[in-house]
Amino acid sequence: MTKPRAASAAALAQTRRTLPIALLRARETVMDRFRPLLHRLDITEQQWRVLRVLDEAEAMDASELAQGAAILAPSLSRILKTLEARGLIEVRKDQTDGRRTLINLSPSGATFLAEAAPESAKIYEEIEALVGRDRIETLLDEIEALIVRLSDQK
Amino acid sequence: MTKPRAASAAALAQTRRTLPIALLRARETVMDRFRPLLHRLDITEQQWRVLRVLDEAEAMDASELAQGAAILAPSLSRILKTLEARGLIEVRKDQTDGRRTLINLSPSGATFLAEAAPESAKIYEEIEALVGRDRIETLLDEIEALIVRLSDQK
DNA sequence: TCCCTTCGCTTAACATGTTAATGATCTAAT
DNA sequence: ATTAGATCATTAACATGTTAAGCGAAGGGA
Repeated sequence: MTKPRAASAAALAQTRRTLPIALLRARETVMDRFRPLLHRLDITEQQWRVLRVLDEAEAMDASELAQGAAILAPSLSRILKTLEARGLIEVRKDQTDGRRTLINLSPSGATFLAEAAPESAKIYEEIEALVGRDRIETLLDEIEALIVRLSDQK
Repeated sequence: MTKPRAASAAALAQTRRTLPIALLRARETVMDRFRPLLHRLDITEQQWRVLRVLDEAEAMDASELAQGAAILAPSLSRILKTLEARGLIEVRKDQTDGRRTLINLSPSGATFLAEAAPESAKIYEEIEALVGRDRIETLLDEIEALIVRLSDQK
């Protein structure tokens, strides 16, 4: 990353103070800390989210999983194929409702997560140390309030 | 096949109380308000960011533009081709430094932005009305502080 | 000048984001 | 039981995200 030049300093000041770009930059900054780990694990950020959400539940259908991992259905369809081919998850049809797909973590997937969890936790602790836990909590509260107020009751 | 533990409810809540996902959800919630406009303009969110950054400067090279619009260089290369083919921007070589590409908004692009600006501003005002300007300012301040503390200045 | 390095940008390859359309299944009303 | 409508998931098509590699141009010594 090069330093912003004098010519663009004013321009950056304007666009940076908008919610979409600010939120995007913040996310990128945080994810930069996790990227080395994810790269070593040979897994994408989205695949990682899917596994973590699955670890918190018995079994979920694709809609719940998409909601929980903040991934759109078409993307999830592709991700599930990848993770199933890798043996990290198990996919089956719901016997009660033929439309639904039920997904759960495989034993191999659980092991994968268990082995990576300490490193992941350590990274998050580093972030907390740098930013401050109270500041993070405040930020999360503000974000939650934002989402609540903007969620469509249109 | 996970054991039903009493902490499962707390664990479920924990995933949502995480910076990467919270920031992602917040961004999606905000962008949902802009998406109808962008769709009517037949332009993507990233192309829109590029045009807006260009509107704030005389002319920029690709690196500055990528930094300003929070878009990676490879994506920007593709976007510039699209916008140039559409006549919204002008691209030329830097005579001083043959490596650099200089980009500026075309008259057509300026008109395009000028016509869309009122609607865009209106949407942002609606967001401010729903969330509260002071709350947005607080959020932007918190985000800026987060980015500053996490940016590794090595 | 030559050589080596760095820089700026582009290409390549694959994964995901996004919208629309499709297919299959369930639900409810007739 | 039949059918229209809704629901769940997938596929398609194109744009972008992400990392790595490639290419021409500029800069800095020896």
